[in-house]
Amino acid sequence: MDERYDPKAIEPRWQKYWDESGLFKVAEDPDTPKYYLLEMFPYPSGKIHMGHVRNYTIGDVVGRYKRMRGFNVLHPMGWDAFGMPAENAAIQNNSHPARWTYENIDAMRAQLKQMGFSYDWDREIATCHPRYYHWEQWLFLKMYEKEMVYRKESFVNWCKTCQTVLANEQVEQGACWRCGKTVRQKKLAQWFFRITDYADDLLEYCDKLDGWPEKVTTMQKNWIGKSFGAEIRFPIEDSETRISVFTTRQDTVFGATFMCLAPEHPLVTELSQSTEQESAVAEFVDRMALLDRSDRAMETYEKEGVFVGAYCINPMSGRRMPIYTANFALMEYGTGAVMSVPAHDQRDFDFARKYGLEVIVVVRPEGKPLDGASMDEAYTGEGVMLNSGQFDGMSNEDAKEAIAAHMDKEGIGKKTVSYRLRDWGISRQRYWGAPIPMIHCDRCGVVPAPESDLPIELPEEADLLEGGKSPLPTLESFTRTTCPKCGGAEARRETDTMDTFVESSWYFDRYCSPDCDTAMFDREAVDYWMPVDQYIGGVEHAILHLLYSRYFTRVLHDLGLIDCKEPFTRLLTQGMVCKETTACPEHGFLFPTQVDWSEETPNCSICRNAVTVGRVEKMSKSKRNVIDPNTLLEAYGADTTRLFCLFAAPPERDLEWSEQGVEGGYRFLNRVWRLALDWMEPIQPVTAYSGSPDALDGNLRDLYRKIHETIRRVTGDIEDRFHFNTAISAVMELVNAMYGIDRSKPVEASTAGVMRLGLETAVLLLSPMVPHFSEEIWSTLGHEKSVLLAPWPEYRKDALQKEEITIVVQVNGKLRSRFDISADADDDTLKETALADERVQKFVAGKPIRKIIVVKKKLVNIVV
RNA sequence: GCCUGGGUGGCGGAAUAGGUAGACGCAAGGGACUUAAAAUCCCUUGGGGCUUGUCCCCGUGCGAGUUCGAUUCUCGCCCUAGGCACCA
Repeated sequence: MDERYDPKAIEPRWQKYWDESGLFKVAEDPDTPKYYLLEMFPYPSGKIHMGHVRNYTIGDVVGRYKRMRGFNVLHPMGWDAFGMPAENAAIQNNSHPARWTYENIDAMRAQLKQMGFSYDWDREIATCHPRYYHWEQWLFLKMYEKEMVYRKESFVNWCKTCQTVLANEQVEQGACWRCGKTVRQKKLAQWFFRITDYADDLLEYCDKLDGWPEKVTTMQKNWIGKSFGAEIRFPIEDSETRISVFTTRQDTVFGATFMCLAPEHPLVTELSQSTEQESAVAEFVDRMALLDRSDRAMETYEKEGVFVGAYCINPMSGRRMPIYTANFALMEYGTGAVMSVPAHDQRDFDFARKYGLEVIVVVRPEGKPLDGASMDEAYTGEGVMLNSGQFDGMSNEDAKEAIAAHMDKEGIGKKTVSYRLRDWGISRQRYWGAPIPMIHCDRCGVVPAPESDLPIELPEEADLLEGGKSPLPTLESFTRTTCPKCGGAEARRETDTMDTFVESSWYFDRYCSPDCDTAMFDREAVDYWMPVDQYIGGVEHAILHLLYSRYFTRVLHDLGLIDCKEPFTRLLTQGMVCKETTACPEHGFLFPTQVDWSEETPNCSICRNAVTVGRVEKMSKSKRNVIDPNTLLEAYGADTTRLFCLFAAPPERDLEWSEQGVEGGYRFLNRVWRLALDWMEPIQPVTAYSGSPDALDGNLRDLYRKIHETIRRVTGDIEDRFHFNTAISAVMELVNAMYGIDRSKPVEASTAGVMRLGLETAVLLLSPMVPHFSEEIWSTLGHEKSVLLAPWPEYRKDALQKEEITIVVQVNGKLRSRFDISADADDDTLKETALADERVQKFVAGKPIRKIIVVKKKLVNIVV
């Protein structure tokens, strides 16, 4: 231990020690309780950012803490390595995505090591490696066998910029989640995973995930979007065909006066054929297909439609209903057809008024009349049925049941449910992904590749094309194969690759046995480690990745490959790392270095205009408010960087960047360092005091209590809540208390013993958060083994006890006085002492005492 | 519109089963050390009032309520962040 705290000198040394001693390498051990700790693995973009630093620091504290508590901790790290940035960068640099990716991985691994994270690096995986995606392809074949995956021609979300299909989950407000450009509909043959088969199960278990933030489970529930209603079939006039609709308001079926079909609905063209509406319909359908998805999705978007030239019959009322195709009917939801009840649905109402369609009221609010001709908005509330034949007079809630039962009996319709969740389209027309192991044969159609061909490797020699178009379809060495079924000469490999979210849906299983080359994973290993006990990552994955992973775990479970059904027992979603933005009216967002802060009003160093200091926002390149963790590492070292992330805010909240905050953390570590140096000489020969508190007195007794109180607080903060900020502040208090012990006098043995205990305790409690720093002091204190191998400290109950405690006195609930009294004084003594207090007397004097409330060891409240 | 969080000093944030609001840190101010600065150490710091006291009044987004007592529980509002959204 040097005179000066120098992170640059000590950090590499301990990192080397951890590496060489293999402290973080783990194996299955049935005799030790396991703890599988996982943070969301990064995309190898090139260098780590503050979000990673925060995420992995939180995880590392938990991992080191659990290890000290005696758990067998699995804490792996790897790379979500397929994806488009690699392709784009490769095109730009005239390089190859694989090279770019592996170089980035090397750079980022080095950075993570510099942070001192406790990973078992032997288990590192990269999803772009054939050894990994081999088993993804294998699983695809298993799923194909069980009909969990299928191919279908359908309208898909197409991003022109990225030249690929997007899943519904990847479309945000009508735009591509990655590039932000408008997404259009395109008809393509795609591979789908039947996630909707699991909709109910995924939904049901949302309420059983006690260790998940409610926020996330509600988001998933909303995404699955289960609605209860009925399916009703409307016969088409002069036809055998019937139109099926889904509705949640079957009670209003008598009020249905027209029908709306989505423009993509197959019946639209069929029904309009050779009617005088044909051309008008065709024109409308074409126009809709070209529209931006975002525009069409706007609620405020003008409702419009075209009569298709045919009618259907309301099976309940017998009414003849014109059939329209309308822009507000969505092919993706329900059956793509809407029975329109203008009196009780606002959209239908708007549409009916626009095209002069009839409005019939069938539910009336209690005690009020309602007239279809004169009403100016739809009535969507509850009420009494009318104009509904035998159901008149019922409450509409009762009618929902009654009408559904009636329709069921008559074969008109039945109760059913509908989901918002769609099947997961996984085909991507990109190069840098796992090839889908299927073969197209002219004779046999689509045929699965034989298992013995796996892995179907991505050809490395491919030249990437400008614009991002996949080179695979033109690469004959890849596409040409023979049909495994008929053996014919001509067959082509599928050239689509899988969505990268497929890789991240099972990587946590692979970590259990990353080197297994005979199966996806070793059964024993996966059964020992899974499920993940604690998962940590950003909320931005609340739906996408977390829902897919839950789905995949169910698939693996149902294929008999794994025991558990839910992958993540506890989930922590950490907040974002934010910083204020600065913008110049002329030059837009500025880097902090482009701002001259020395003047009274900060100004732009380019044009001297005053800059506006904007809102605190998530660090992002476009806002130019990012702090590179490297600069922190350079200036302060890993421990200060970690400490800042932990101290500035509790993990689930957003963290605001503060230069002074970092400085403060560094100052604290220096303070502890100096304390240790100052006392090292007297405490080195003694052992930590472990006797009874009764043998101590005065300051020493107080410090002894403080030490044990700190153990209690820190342990509770970490164990129950992951509130590292309060854990750190508790240790700060302890350190402050130790500074209160006089060092100038010759040090007595008892003082040295308690000081040693205090110092060792502070170091142990801090060790998960600032590991290098702690190891350094710990070893100087004479310990030969790593601080990680020391058991987590336990507090003594008898040390916490106080002989004298402070009792607060309130009069009518207001604080008026306080006094110190023996801790075991009884209620009557407390009352008497409180009443005798002269400050209390001022407020009580002369007034009748109504009641006295005594709270043990805390307060006395006198009510007058 | 619907669903989730969150509103506490100049700032980040404490208050774990309704019981001393503002722990800890930052910033600010004062002092000590120093020729000086940095670093360090000590003190003050929610607002207001005066009779400077272990004083009084106000204070946790706003308005009610429950309670001896509410940052904490209930109801109604306002603001804010995030998610979903023409979902039939």
